[in-house]
Amino acid sequence: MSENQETSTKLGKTFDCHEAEMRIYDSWEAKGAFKPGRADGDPFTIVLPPPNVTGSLHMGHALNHTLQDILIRFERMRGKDVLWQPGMDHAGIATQMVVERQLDKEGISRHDLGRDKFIERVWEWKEESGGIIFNQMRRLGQSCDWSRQRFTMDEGFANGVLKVFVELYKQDLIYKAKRLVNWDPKLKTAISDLEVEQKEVNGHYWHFKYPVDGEEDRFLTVATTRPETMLGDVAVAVHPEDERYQDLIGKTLTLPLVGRKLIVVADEHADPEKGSGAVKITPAHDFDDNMVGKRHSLEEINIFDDQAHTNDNVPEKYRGIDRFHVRKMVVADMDAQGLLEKIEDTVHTVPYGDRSGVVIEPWLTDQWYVNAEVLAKPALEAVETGTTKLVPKNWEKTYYDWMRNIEPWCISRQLWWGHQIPAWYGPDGKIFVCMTETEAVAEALSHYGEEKQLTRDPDVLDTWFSSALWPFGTLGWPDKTPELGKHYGGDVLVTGFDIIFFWVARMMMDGIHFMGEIPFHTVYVHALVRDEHGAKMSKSKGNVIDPLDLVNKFGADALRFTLASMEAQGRDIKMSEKRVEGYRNFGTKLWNAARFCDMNGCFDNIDVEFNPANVSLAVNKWIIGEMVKATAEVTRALENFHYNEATAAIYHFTWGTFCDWYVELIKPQFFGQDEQAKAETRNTAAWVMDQILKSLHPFMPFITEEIWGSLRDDRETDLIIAPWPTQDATLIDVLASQELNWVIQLISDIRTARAEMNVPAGAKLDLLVQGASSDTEQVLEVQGDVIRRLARIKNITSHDGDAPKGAIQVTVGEAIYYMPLADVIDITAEKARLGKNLDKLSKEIAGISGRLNNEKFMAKAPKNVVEDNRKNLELAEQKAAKIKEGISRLEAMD
RNA sequence: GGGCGAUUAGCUCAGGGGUAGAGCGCCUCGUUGACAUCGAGGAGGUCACAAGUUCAAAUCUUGUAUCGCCCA
Repeated sequence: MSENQETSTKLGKTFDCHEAEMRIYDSWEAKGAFKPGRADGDPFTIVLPPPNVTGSLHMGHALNHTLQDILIRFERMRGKDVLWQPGMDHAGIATQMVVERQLDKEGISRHDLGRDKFIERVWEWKEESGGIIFNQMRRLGQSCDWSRQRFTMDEGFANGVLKVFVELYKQDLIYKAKRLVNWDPKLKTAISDLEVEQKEVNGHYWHFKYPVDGEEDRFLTVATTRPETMLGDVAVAVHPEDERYQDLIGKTLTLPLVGRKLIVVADEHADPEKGSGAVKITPAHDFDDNMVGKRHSLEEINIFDDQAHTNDNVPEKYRGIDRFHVRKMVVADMDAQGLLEKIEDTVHTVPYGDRSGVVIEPWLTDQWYVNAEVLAKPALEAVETGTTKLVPKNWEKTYYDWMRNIEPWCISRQLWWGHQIPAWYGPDGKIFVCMTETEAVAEALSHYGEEKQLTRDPDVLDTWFSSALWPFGTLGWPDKTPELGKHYGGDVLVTGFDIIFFWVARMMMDGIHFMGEIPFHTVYVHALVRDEHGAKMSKSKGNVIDPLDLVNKFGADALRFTLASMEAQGRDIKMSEKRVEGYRNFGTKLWNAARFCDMNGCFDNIDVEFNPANVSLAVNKWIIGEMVKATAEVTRALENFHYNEATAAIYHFTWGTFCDWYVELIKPQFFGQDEQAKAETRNTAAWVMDQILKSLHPFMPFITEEIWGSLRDDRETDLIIAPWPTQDATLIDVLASQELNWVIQLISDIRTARAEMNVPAGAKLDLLVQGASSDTEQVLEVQGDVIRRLARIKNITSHDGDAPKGAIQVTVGEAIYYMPLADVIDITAEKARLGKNLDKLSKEIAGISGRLNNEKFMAKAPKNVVEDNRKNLELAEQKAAKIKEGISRLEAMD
């Protein structure tokens, strides 16, 4: 092949994602493409769920971020003033553990360093190693405004966190109380429900006999999975309607080993079906028992210290011992006294700390609480009234269930790394909650009338407490910044369902409370990414797929497109590398289509006046119409968060319509001499290519930007801010669409017949047309070149009279198309082929006529359905008749 | 125990009252002037089961089975 001018191209053989991705990304960033500030655009705002400062990008992030970036790029191209606000949270426990582990290697503890020095070390660690995830996000192509990135511990943001605390306190919405919390005895801090993992484990039910006071030899048997807690028992509960124990209610028992008197209370918590029906009550060490205790005003006896060793509230023998060892001692001693009735095997759930891996202890401590019930009310209403919508809608039920049964929110943590609670205590325990120590001192002075020593509460706030103000804190609140004015009251929050309670609900609460307005009108809840067998990815299972490995292997575009295409609402995603590979291939296909257009001069001497409404050739009218349909579908799908439908629409148009048909259909023109037609087609191809690049850009930003920039050097803007393509329905031409669909049908049918009859792919056949209408003849004339080329036909001629000898036949519409073979055809094979076609048609005809002969169908089915059936029947019968003719013709030849 | 969801081609999954779809895999053919990371063609499914509603059910209802996830 000679390298002439016609075959030169500005594009290389394939898209080199390794070379291009970071170059393109840096160029966008350098040009400020990610920044908001389009004065003429409506705001469109998304806050990035802040990843953990210790974190690195996993598949869940990749999905979550891709879905956001698609929306962001889509709306940016639609002309909105787009802000995608990135940042990180400080991850109290996780970060503190990372740094403590470092210290451990140096042989020191945080206590050796002291609080201030330790926090300095955390900051040092953060500067060096924190936030690697941001660079990983860049590799995904995320168009966040990095210049605005926030960290929950940054001074400004932290100030906002304290302000929220102080204000809520002054409004009596934050208080201090002694309640049961999930206590981690290893980390020695309260943790949230989210950080507790319920695990099913094999355990035992120990049945203990408690002697009834005043009745010799009478015992009440209780069963427990945690014998050691009996040292803190204060009562035994039985069901109020349990006939066995009516006489015992109100009486007392003596707690073995301890000697304490236990009261027998009637409470529905006791399940008559379970064990003996009597249950021991330890209000200080069990959440259910605590409720029972509250109902019956029982004493709460705390038997553990902060590392779950027994304290002085137990008999001397058992003091200062680890909980699991105490368990053994209690069981042995009960047994020795003949009070151990039996031991049963059981499977029960045990709470484990997800960071420490140790069993969590319900423990009574002084903690700070938010009165979440009050804050939840308007947040609940916002969803009930539809001001904020959850998509898919079924998550609203989950949200309601939680919000309607909301518990006080424990916000204090016994850590050093975090926002230290702005509460100071006077010598008498009087609390002063202020923004600064200076203010606290001043308040104390006016309270006491003299200067007193104040001590600050050593605890810090739950990380979620700070991320709850993410939607406004990141915009500069409490300062009234212009960004806050324009971008608060954001648009969409994209998140996984696992943090609806811990984060979404709390942002709703704080947002409405402090800003008087919801933080977002839509919460899009997406799926979980699983491995290809459907198992949750986890480090311990070793089935984690690193998204960056896939980026390295197939490019960011391919990974993004895969994630979007698998994001169907309400279903989990099973990640498979094959799929990513397939979409990498799709990128290559697009690349080559662009090369083809370029080689044929589509991007030289561009007609800047080109108007797709004015094209004259049917093939061009058709592809323009199909393009508009595809773009409209992408747009509609994205507006409704149907990511999989959006990707399917652009994929099928690009590959199945543009590459498979349009490019093939226009080749005769490009290789022919009609310069006027060629010019129109070049312009059309260039126009369509631009529309494809635009429609595809939110999903595959890199390759589309690279093609966009390479093909022409007169682009007004980068693709990232180019206007979203037209969806002007008047560009859809019905006649052109019919004509091209007919051409495609004819070519496909001929190809099928050839392949089934084993006609060599290279052989060119004649096409004899019988019974064509004048319309069809005209189309055959106009489209003759492409039909000959794509169906491998030598000549197209009309044919009258008897069927030609030794020919295979296809039927499209009203005409029959014969293709005589040079050699005698295999009559048996052709008969079998036609017979198979006829079978199919017969089934269809039977089905349709059955319906049309059904009176009820005719009476009740909508008119258009009946009409469609009639039309289909007619077409099928017409075709069947022609095939029958063909079969009998062949039979006559036998 | 309660709630949510799933069950559709060999695999992974879309679809959602009016003739069953995609990608991958498989089979046949093909180096036709964008592309073998490709092209042309093909095989393959009583849409888990049962009953009901309907002119019409893969789709709606109810129940059953199996499997997930969340909560207690």
